[in-house]
Amino acid sequence: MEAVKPKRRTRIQLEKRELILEAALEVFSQLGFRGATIDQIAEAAGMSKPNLLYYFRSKEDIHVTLMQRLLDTWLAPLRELDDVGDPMTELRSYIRRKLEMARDYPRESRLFANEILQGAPRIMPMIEGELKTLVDEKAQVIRGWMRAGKIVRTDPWHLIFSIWATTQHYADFDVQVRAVLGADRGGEGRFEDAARFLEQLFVEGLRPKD
Amino acid sequence: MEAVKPKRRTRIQLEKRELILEAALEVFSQLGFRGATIDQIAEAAGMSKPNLLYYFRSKEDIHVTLMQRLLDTWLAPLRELDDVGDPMTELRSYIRRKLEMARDYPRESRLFANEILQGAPRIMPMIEGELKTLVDEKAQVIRGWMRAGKIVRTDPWHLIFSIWATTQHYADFDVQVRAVLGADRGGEGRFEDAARFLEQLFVEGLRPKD
DNA sequence: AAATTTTTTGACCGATTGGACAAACGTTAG
DNA sequence: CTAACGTTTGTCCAATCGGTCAAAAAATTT
Repeated sequence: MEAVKPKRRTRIQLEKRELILEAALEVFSQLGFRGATIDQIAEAAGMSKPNLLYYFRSKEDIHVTLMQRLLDTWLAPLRELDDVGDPMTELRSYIRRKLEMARDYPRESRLFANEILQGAPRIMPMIEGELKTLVDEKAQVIRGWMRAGKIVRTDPWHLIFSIWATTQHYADFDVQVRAVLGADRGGEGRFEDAARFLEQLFVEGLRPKD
Repeated sequence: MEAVKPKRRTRIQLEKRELILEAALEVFSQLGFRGATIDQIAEAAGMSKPNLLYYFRSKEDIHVTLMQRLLDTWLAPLRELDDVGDPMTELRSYIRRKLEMARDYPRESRLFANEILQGAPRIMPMIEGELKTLVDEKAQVIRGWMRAGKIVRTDPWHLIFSIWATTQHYADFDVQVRAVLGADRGGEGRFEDAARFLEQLFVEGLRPKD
C-alpha cells in the first residue's frame, strides 16, 4: 500500500489548475466528456493545449479531478440533514438546499447527470463507496423519524431518490422546463414556483397519519 | 410549402432501417450522440458502415429519425391522461405507466435525457411544439380537477415535471439507484418499491384538504 | 436469360482529436 | 553572469471519425 503523495505544487500550478478545472466544468457540462475537446477547454482557460497538458496529464485526468471535487459539494446538503431539529423542517430545508444548488450550480448537476447516464464509468467507486455510505446513514436517520411517528412510514431510500430527482430535474432538464413553461412563466420565478410545489408535495405527502 | 414525400421504400429498406434504428438506440443511449460512432451502430446492426450509410444519409439523420419516433411513444402515457375517470385514479395510473416505461424502455429514456442535457440541439422544435402543446393541454385538465376540489390546488406544470423526474430517474440514474440500494434491494423488486413509494407520496401529497 | 435496379463492400479521403516533444521563454538563486 | 528550474508554445504524429465512390454482388423485372 502506497500512500498518496502530497504532490508539491507551486503557486502558479495551483492557480492554473483551478483555472483549468473551472473551464473544464463549463465545457464538459455542455458537451459531455466525449463531446468536449482539450482545445476547447484550453481556450476557455485562456491557454494553449500543450500548456494545459502540462498541468493535467490527460483529458481523463481533468475529468476525474473534477468529479472528485464535485461529489463533495454535491453531497453537502445531504450531509447537513441532521437528527437534531424537527424532522419535517429538516426535510424541507434539505429540499430547499437541493433546489438552490440546482439553481446556482446547474453545470455541476449536468456534469454529474452526464456521468451517471453513461453508466458512471469513471466514478463508480465513489458511488458505491462514499455516496452509498452517506445515503445509507441518512436513510437510518429518516427511518428513526418514521419509527417515532414524525413522518409517515415509507421507504427512506426512495424518498431520497425522489428529492434528488425532482430538484435536479430543474438543472438537468432546464431547457425543457423553460420551453414548456414558455416565455412568461419560464423566467427566474420558476424556481420559486418549483419550491412552493415541492414543499406542498413533500410536506403533505409525508405527513404522518395520526 | 412542400408536402413531405411519401418516399417509396422497398421491403428490404424498411427492414434494414428498422434494424439500424434498433442498433442506434442501443448505442446512442449508452454513449450519447457524440460518443457513438457510425461504425459501432453498423456493427450492432450487423452490416458495414457504407451499407448503413446507404439507408441513412448521415449519423444525424439516424438520430433525428430515432427522436421523432421516440417522442410519440414517450408522450403516450400523458396522452392517455383523461378527464373521464376519477382524477386521483387517473394520476395514479399515469405515474404507474410512466414508471413501467422507465422499467421497460430505459434506453429510450436515456436517449431522451441525453438529448435534453445537451440543450436539445436536435429536437428543440419538437419540445416547443408537440410536447409543450400536450403539456399545456393536460395542465388545463389538471387545473379543472383542482377547481373542482378533487385534488389540492397547486401548480399543474410542476406537478407534471415532478412525475417525469421521479419516474424517469429510475431509468436515467439506474446505475446509481442500483449501487445505492445494494445487491439485496437493487434487484428487480426496486420498481415495485418505487411504485409503492411514489403512490404514497403523490396520493397523500395531492389529497385535497376539506 | 438478359437487362435493370437495388444492395453491399473495400478502399479511400479530409478533418479532427488526444497527446508527445523539443525548443524557447521566463524566473530565481548563487 | 549563469546554472537550475518552472512555464509556454509551435510542430508534429498516429489514431479515429464521418462520409464518398466506384465497382462488385444480389435481387428483381422484363
